[in-house]
Amino acid sequence: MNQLIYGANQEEKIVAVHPASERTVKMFIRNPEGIISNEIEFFPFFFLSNQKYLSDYPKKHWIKELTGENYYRYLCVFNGWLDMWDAIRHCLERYNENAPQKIDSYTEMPVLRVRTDPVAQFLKQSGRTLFKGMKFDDLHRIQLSIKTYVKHGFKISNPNREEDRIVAIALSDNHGWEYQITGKRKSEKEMLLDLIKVLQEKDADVIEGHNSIDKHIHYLMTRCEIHGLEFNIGRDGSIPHHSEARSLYGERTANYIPYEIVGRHVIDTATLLQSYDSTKHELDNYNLEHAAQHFGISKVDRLYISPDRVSWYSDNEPDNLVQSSIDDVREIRLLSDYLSPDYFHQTQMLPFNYATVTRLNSNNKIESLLLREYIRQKHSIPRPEIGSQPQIGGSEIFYRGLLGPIIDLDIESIYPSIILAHNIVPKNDTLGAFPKILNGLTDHLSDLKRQVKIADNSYSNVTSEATEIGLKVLINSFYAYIGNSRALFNDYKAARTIGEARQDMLRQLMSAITSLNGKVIEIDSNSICFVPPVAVNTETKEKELLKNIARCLPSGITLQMNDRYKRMLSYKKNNYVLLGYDGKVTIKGSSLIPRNIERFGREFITQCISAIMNLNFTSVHDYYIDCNKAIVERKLSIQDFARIEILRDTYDEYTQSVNRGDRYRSASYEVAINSGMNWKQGDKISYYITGDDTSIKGFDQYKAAIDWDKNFRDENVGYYLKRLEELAKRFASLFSEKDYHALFSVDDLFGFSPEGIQIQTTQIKEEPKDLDEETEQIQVEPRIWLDEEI
DNA sequence: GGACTCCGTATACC
DNA sequence: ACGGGTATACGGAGTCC
Repeated sequence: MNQLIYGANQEEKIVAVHPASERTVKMFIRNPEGIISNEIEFFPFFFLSNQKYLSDYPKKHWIKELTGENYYRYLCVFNGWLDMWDAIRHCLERYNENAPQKIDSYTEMPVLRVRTDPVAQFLKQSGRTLFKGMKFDDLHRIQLSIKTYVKHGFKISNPNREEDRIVAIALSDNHGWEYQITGKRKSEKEMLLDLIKVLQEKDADVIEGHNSIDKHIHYLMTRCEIHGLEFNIGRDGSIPHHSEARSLYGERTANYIPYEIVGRHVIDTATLLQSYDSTKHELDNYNLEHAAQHFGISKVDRLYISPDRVSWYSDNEPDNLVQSSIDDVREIRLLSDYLSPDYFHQTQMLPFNYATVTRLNSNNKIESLLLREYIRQKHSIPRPEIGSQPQIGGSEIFYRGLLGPIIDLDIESIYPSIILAHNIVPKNDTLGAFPKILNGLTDHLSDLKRQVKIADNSYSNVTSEATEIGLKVLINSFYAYIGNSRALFNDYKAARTIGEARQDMLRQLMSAITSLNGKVIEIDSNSICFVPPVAVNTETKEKELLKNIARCLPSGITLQMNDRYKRMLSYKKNNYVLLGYDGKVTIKGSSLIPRNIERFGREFITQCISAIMNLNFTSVHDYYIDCNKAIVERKLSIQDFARIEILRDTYDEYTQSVNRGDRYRSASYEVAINSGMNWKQGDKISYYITGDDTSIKGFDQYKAAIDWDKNFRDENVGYYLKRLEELAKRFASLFSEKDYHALFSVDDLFGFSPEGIQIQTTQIKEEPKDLDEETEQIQVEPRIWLDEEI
């Protein structure tokens, strides 16, 4: 087993670790008889650049001088957690004695480096990790959903309000067990007693919920207190508590407060979903209904009850309320079945508790692996190099227009290949751990893929596709780590080397594509979109093509397809539309549909795009006519043409900064003031344009939407017609002038005919051709930039 | 008074 | 605690003609 990846300590079946006292942690270990707990001593520590900051520190401590020349040369070790905090304060005082600028917090103190998470410290210093020798299915996971009553007139249920209460609880687990506690006949106290009993008996390792599970635990705890009950569901009989690290963070307001339950883990599937989607960008929101539909795990005719409707269902249809909660936990389980194996798997490697791993970014994960190795070898660690990441190769667009079919090729994985091929080591990584860890992880990913292949391309109960994606994300982050200003082992020069090598590789890749008669449309930091040659017209042939392209590249680069599409409307950098083989139209970027657009405009553009993607020009023209008519004949409703903006500042903030000349007056605030609106920060204002001057002068022509009267319509028809023209202009670059005017005009004397109308493809930038030719061309004349318009 | 530019700010992408 | 840098758009004011 690779110790750099899994830690040096091979102890298996550790299910959870929690602080037990100032100087001990409790490990919960699964053995054939059940869970046993084990209290072990650990020593809080931090890194220090110079011993002098700890001079005269009265309590017992050890200072170990580390090998090597790196900045943090001393490992300071203490007898207990509070002693360590005392020492941190001691260092802070010492530091401030000579500091040009006094600082308040240890986090700003450059000479000291500490992670204030005792479990992470323990795991790092002992080389242990959780879940070794376990499969994902060995974890006993319970899903929990509660429904809460809201007093009439209020929107959010408040556990401290007398009238609010829990009215339904649903539970399930990964062994197929389901359980419901209804408030139909039971008092809330009886419900809670039942819940506590069940949770204790089931003795699960993980408690899962969707969306602010921590808030639910908080709710349950508060209600328990009110009823004089103890919510003692910890494996040691303790009640949930906030992590020590968090409470010491001070006033920083996090939007969630993670709860710790001793011996167990609290996992929020919405958090998992969010980080899953941070690379995929497939979901619009992270609520359970949307997620379940996205993954196709939603039951037909299943009833979703939003929090503000719970009271109604509780009063009128309590059985449906319970059924809905049961459906909730089923979906949470299925969602977790898919998303959690990734985190389970990473927890086997990383020196953190399971729940912590779900909240960490890639940088912290990578750094934890590096630090664990440096601690093991008792080697000094560097501080971050000052500077910023050199920027290399932004996005490029080569063609505008409608093109297809499309192959979307992953180019992120080029980074790790380059780091390994060039054996890039950050300059302060004296032990060379960085490439070794990266290598270990890529080997591990290959193993994983091999296993999946052997299992006939299906993911077993051990893993899921998300595991592979998660590991890939981590591997692809190694380049970002090197260029990160806060990374201890950062190295901008190395980052530049990698970036330049990647640019070379991309040039080779692009010329390989063009020399095989493909057409590169757009390239961004993550992917290349290109049209394969005509003969490549099936998925199998496309995959074959990728192999041929890879042959033109330096050894060992495998190309991976992100996705394939029927057509793509390339518009501007990072602004495009995709038509999938399932007919789904995806619009990306804010350039086609900008923010603040009126609803009629959004609908008009969306409809036009959809029609354009399907080459249905008659519909494009019809949409234009319809929209034009609706404006002229005053058929639109206020919601269609009103503009909505958020008032971010208070009245005083706005007027004062205008008076000071710090900012200009703006329509939204002027309307709010003129209409006598009494707003709070973050309130929305909806307004429209009145009068008959098509160009707006002053703020008199803005009017609040609530003052609009459908019997005395005064919206500015001329202005909104002009607005429609502006919106249509987005499509001007896609058509010839003649075609454009035929499509987007009402005066078609001879009737509209789609005959002959076509979308123009414009080359915006020259594609890289064969490498040798290209270098010659550059020597003869500089790269030609074609004008965007014809 | 239209067309243009400049600038601040907001948002979405990767 | 942690996604930050970049591309794009819009509104308002100033400037030119």
